[in-house]
Amino acid sequence: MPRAQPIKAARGVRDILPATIPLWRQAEQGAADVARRFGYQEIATPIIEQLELIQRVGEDTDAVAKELYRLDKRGSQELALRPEATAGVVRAYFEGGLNQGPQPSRLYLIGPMFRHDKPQKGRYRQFFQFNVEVIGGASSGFDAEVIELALGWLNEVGVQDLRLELNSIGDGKCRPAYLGRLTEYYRPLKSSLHADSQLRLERNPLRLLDSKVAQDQPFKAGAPKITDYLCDECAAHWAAVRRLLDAAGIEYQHNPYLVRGLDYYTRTVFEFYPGGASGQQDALASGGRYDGLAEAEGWPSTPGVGFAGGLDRVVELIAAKGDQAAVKPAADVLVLPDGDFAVEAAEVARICRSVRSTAVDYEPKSLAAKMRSANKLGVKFVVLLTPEDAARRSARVRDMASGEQTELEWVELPTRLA
RNA sequence: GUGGCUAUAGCUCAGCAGGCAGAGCACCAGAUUGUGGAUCUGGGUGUCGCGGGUUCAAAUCCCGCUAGCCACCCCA
Repeated sequence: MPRAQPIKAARGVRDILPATIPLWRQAEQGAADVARRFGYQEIATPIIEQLELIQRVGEDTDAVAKELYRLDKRGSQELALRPEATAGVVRAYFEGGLNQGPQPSRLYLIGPMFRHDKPQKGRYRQFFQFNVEVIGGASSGFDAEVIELALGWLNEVGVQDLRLELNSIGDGKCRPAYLGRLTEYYRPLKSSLHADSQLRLERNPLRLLDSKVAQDQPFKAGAPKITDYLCDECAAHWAAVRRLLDAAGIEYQHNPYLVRGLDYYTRTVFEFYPGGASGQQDALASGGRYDGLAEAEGWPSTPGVGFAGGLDRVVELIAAKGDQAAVKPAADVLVLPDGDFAVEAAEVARICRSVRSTAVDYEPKSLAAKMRSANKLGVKFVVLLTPEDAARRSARVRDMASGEQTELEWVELPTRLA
């Protein structure tokens, strides 16, 4: 009989094992702490949404067009796993009546997102994001605030060496004219562009700017920059955001090629990268303003700005720095019955648990073997039970650090172990 | 989605001009006189990722598949 293949994890997803849980806690706690410090409230939305919501807000993105996890249709609704959080948060903002409360709503969310991408380091099919959204606020102050919050989070969790890239992509008033100029510039060069970029020229010229294909690079420098074509309102907003960042002492680089491919994105866009790295899948956080999103979802036009931070990548950075917290033992106390009396051992453990975390070694191994594993577990105390001890409701407590061993009554255990 | 590299014990890996499956660590048992750490002794715990092919003979050569890593694309 051939043995069956063991069933492994699905492709591109991974387990977070006990040893790395502290790192995740650190990243999540840091996120929650900083968000609360800025006056943001936590929100949790479902990881499934109606397909239409997701498609409305991302039709032209790879995340939706190619990488979406669509669920089998059950009943009348078509559903999909969320590839990002903002669409759902904006939906919840209206459905939950947050639009009726004081404006803006400052919200944060921590949770898993799903994209059917090709797995690689720092890129997983289920990955975790820290999302921050300000909904119902149009002022430039909010743009600067979420940038400061993102930076605060990264610093809080120990990521110091960062590069912040910033740009403005205008709005529905000024962007069309700019796109016209951009297309005019690229049209004569079309045959020299990469095939994908030729397609972009027709469908989404803005994306020509963030093409990373080597073939397209020479033409970027001569391309018109959108920040030179902003309308008065967008120009004022752009200047205000930069002024606020300067005043906050936050350094940034203006990257005129930083864009978002979707129409509902407006004005501010930004991305945080780790300082030294030059890789491609290493954006730690990215965000921007999305004044057209609510409307795209069919709700009243409402401004918003926010960012998404990558927990997986931040955790990897923390881990790489190597300042790993000592792995805490699972239990402080281990009860070792020297013989077959699980009932008494369990009762002793119950008593010990009133003061310390306690586990029991029920396996029929030699006492030496049990002591070995007690040592490996790193427990502080071992409570030894011989058959005679069990009969007279006494036990021997051994302090593993000093090797000191004392015999006492079960009722005295809490005092001795406390 | 495209290309390259990789897959042998629990872990890290060696073995590859085809000829009995190995090391270190880990693990298990024992000794050190009743119960751990240090030391010593003994133990291999394996469908060589999966499926086919070539061959007297395949971990080793060929093909396919799957998974991981790296780069591209893209993104957190």
